[in-house]
Amino acid sequence: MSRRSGILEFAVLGLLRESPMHGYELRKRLNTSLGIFRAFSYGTLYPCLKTLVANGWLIEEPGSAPEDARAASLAGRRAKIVYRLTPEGKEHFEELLSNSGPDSWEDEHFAARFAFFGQTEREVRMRVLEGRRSRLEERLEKMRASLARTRERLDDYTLELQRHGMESVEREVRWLNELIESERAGRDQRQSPSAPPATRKSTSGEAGNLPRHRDAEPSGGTPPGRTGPPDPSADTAK
Amino acid sequence: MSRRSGILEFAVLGLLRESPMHGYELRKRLNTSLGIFRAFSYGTLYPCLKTLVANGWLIEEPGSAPEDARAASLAGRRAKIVYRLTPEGKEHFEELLSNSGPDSWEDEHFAARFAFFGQTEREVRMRVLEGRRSRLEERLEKMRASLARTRERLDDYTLELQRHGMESVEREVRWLNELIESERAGRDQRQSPSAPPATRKSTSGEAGNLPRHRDAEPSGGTPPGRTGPPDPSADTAK
DNA sequence: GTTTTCATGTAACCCGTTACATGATTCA
DNA sequence: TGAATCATGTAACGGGTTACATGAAAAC
Repeated sequence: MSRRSGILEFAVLGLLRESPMHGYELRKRLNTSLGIFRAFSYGTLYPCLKTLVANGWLIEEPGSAPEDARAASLAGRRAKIVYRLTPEGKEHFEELLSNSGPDSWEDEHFAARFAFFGQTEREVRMRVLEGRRSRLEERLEKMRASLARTRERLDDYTLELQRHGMESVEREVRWLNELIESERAGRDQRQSPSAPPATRKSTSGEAGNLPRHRDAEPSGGTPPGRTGPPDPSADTAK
Repeated sequence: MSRRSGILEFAVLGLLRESPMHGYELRKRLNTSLGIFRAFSYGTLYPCLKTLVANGWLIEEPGSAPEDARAASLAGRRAKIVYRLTPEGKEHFEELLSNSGPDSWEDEHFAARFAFFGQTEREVRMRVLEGRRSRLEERLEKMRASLARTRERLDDYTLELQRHGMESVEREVRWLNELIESERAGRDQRQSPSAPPATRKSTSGEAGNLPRHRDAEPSGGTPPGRTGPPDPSADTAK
């Protein structure tokens, strides 16, 4: 496994960059707002936060006094712990943001990266998007090949399953195409017909250059869809 | 985790029902033809086979003599081991096939079930399909709700991610609708316009009653798409 | 003749979850 | 006052992969 926890670290850093938070809230954001990743349990989150603190990327602050600002010397007080990004943490996150290597093409990793595109530089966004697309295209190639080989042995349902699977991937490729086009259009700052100025709130400073979709009905929970098997195969031998 | 290995067992039994095979080949089929599941490694597969043998569902047979039919008493011979389904195994598989409970609505589980629809009774197929659909609709509901809550705080990219995710789920629901319709149409045996007699090979004895798609370009690798987080949350506190 | 692919196995390890423990705050 | 939610933590367990060991058959 390619360090799923790396995704957690990344996302935590990214969320905390926006504002300090305590663990519980962090987890909620991870599962809902960013709905992207299949949820992490506290058993993963809290230790992870500890690590980040140990690395000097976060500091723990006593939470904004639960109950009220208690002056009493309640030593064993189990207060909310608010985590805040340190300058080093910010720097580290920026470094993570800037890399657009093969890892960032992977399903869950990609989703996490995309979620923070608002804070990512345009060129990096492009590379990530294009990388993701090429990754999916490879996948499609494999699917087509494998299908060509086995096609006639398969029954209708199996075939239909494959067909639907492939269609999903193709659909994501088209989605990426749109995004890439928008990014490109947005690059020369003037607003092209396909990329009118942002109508939705833009957290980042960037212009709104996403493709238009029928505006009601945005969505809410899934990554571009775990699609192909990460294939632990590639064979054990050698 | 809801016993991912249960899926393996099911798929192994299902594949072996069609014909005896050895482990290596089994694994290939699991990753390509059925391309569905994110691949299992040998470290998982072989022990699993052992278990199935121990349960009396499979028997190991010396493979069709590697090299040539060797009569010599090579005791330490590392031959291919071909696994064959026992009558009990077949019975067990049929039992698994017949259950259409909530488990079978889940992402990977569903994909596995669908892959063996050719050997599944129509009523069961219907229940599985409908269950899956309701599961996805729940998911959509949650997504919509969570989105409604957080919408304005989100930036364009996050929103776009959510939108795309939701759209994927909606798309799968439509797919299921088509399938369900076809099943229903197929039930009264005469061939409706939407369900002409099978043109593709049908392994099962059933009539070809799948929805028609532009026929070239079936697909090849992915489950209906890991969509929503299984949500280990539901909160730890009871 | 050597590399690839086929083929079977196992033990160590890693990651993440489950289950539990604890306690404060808010709501009915 | 008791239930639900907020909130933090940890130890044990489990499932699955990685890496390794081994060797035959086929391809080059």
